[in-house]
Amino acid sequence: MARPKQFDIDAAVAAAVSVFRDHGYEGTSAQMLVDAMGIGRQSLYDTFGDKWGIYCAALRQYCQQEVSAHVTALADAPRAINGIRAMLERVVADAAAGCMGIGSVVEFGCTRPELVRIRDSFGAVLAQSMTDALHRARQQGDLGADIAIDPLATFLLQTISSIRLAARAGASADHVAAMIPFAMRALR
Amino acid sequence: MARPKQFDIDAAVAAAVSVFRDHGYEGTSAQMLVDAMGIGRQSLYDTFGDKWGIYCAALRQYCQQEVSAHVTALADAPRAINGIRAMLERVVADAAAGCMGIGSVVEFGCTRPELVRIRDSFGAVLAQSMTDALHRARQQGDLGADIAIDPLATFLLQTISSIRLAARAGASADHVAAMIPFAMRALR
DNA sequence: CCAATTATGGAACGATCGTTCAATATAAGG
DNA sequence: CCTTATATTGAACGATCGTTCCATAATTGG
Repeated sequence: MARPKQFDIDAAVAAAVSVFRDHGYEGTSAQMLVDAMGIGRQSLYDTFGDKWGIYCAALRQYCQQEVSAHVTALADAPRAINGIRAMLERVVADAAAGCMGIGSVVEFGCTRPELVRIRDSFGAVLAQSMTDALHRARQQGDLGADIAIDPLATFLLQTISSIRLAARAGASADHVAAMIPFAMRALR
Repeated sequence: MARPKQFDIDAAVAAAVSVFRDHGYEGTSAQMLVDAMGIGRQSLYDTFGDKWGIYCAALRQYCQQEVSAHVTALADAPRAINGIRAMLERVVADAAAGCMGIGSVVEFGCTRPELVRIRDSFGAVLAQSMTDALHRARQQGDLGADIAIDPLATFLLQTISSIRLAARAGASADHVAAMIPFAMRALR
């Protein structure tokens, strides 16, 4: 019935992600998004409504990809404890780029229900995957008997944020990698 | 020779801090600062130069007070391990408000030398205070013999950021307080 | 081929951005 | 008291903000 879109929405959102993770929401202008996404301003507003809509779409895509990568690392290792370590090592490996999840938390806190909903839904998936891994670790004899799984899962996931924050603050890869043994020590 | 300032600069900067820690740099307008600081726009620009000057002054005051509070907690306890715990508990206690240090890291990374200089100089003081505490802990028999002090100091200081980030993301005080035992476990 | 519908690109909107100008008020030194 | 210098106040600056209007191009169903 009508002309189809000439651009790939996912690719455009991916471009928006790379801008937002570097400059945050307020630090990103509509012009920056137009330039980065390579589409016309009107197409942008027709597709996403407004700048906030682009931000939410970007956060969704970012969380989706990030959680998926974490879950893969956690689930792929036969030995769960190795999966956890692999997850943390991956975070160290690409900690150079800013994290949009942390960015949205720092910039908006819990003041925007829409953001809270996005973060919490993906966070629940990730937390479930982590507790699964810890249960497997327990079965495999890699988890101290006196350690509660839920708080430990929280602690390990927060370590991800820790690593990314340190890297954003200028810490070298070696420096942040040195945090992994301390996190892993919490399992013993 | 001339008319003295009618406002307290430190108090004005403190007001700026409370705005910046909630809204970040880009999310804060000059009008918001005028309203919060309770001084005229021109006085503001005469005193601080521009918005960036206010931000730097605010970050300096914030880091100063925050580091001072941490160092006090660390140094006051006769048993160093208790000082470390006290430091973390204080962070949990007022984690509701945003952290301007984290805010500046997330918003600007290492792209602004002036910010890096401020953060690093205060960070060095804090790190020194923490390594001192760990040396005392070792003397007092509270630190595992096989643990290197420098990486552990880094890890414990990053735990502060972890706690604040989790709180900003909506975690309850109980929830974040549950992280403290895991951090303290790293000493054993 | 025509009609209908949507995408696209450019110009422009009012609002707000950070910043400055000009005028007045207020203080201290001679 | 008078001069000088700074603080204060309010209006205004050009630039950029996010957003929309408008005209045109392009594509599909009938």
